Amino acid sequence: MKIATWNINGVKARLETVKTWLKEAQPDVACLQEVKSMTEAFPADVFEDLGYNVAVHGQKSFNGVAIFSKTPFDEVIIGLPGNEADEQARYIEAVIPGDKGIVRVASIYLPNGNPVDTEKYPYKLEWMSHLKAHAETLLAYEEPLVLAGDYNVIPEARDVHAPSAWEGDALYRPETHAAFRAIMNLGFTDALRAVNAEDAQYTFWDYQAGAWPKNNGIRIDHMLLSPQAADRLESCRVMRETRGWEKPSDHVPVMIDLAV
DNA sequence: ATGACCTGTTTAACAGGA
Repeated sequence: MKIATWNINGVKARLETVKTWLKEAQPDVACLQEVKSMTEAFPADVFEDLGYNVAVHGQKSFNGVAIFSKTPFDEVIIGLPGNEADEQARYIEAVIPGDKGIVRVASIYLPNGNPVDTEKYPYKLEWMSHLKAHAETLLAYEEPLVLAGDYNVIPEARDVHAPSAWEGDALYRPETHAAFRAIMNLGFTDALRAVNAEDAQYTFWDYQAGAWPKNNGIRIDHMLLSPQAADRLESCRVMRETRGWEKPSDHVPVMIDLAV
């Protein structure tokens, strides 16, 4: 089963780009972030026409996450359990049947956290703490589990073009790294790093200042695998070529193949 | 060149992103 994650930066602006990608890459499951659409306004029919079942957790203007699946969902959970007071649409989870059993998949849009001297940074750390608590619950199910999304976390120096330029940034601060490691240390595998140890495996390039032609990127889109998913991992690829397409998102998809 | 963008919104400048 091919499972992908992609921050599309607006479903309306990216309609043709996402359709092209779905037709070419043929993911069985696609986790999208920053759809920037209310649930009711989401163009689900466009993707249903391509053979997908569509689950959306949207809001007006900003944020918003979705999961597409070729197979009907067994279950959909809207919002991060245990964080019901959160007004921002940043989490959706679904259980999807595969050939050999189910897989549980979440589409996550973790807060950016900048500027760090505002309430945005504690909000990010608090959100990560809620995610950790829920991840711990899910790991106890001992299922193939994929926590996919835009984490807004640069894990290591090899994941950023100019580490010194990111010191103090919410994506790269020690507190951010500590919170991310606390989640990883529950027992997750970073799918990309399970198959590729090279540096510069970027998933985001700013639209500004020629970041893409200069390859000034960062790796912030991740697929975290439970042990039962990691044991079934067959491949993981960053779909870098999509950043060169017409009307690109500033992020590119990451796609895994799981034997489920 | 210390330059350079993109999206959504109460369609004219903002806010937000990373």
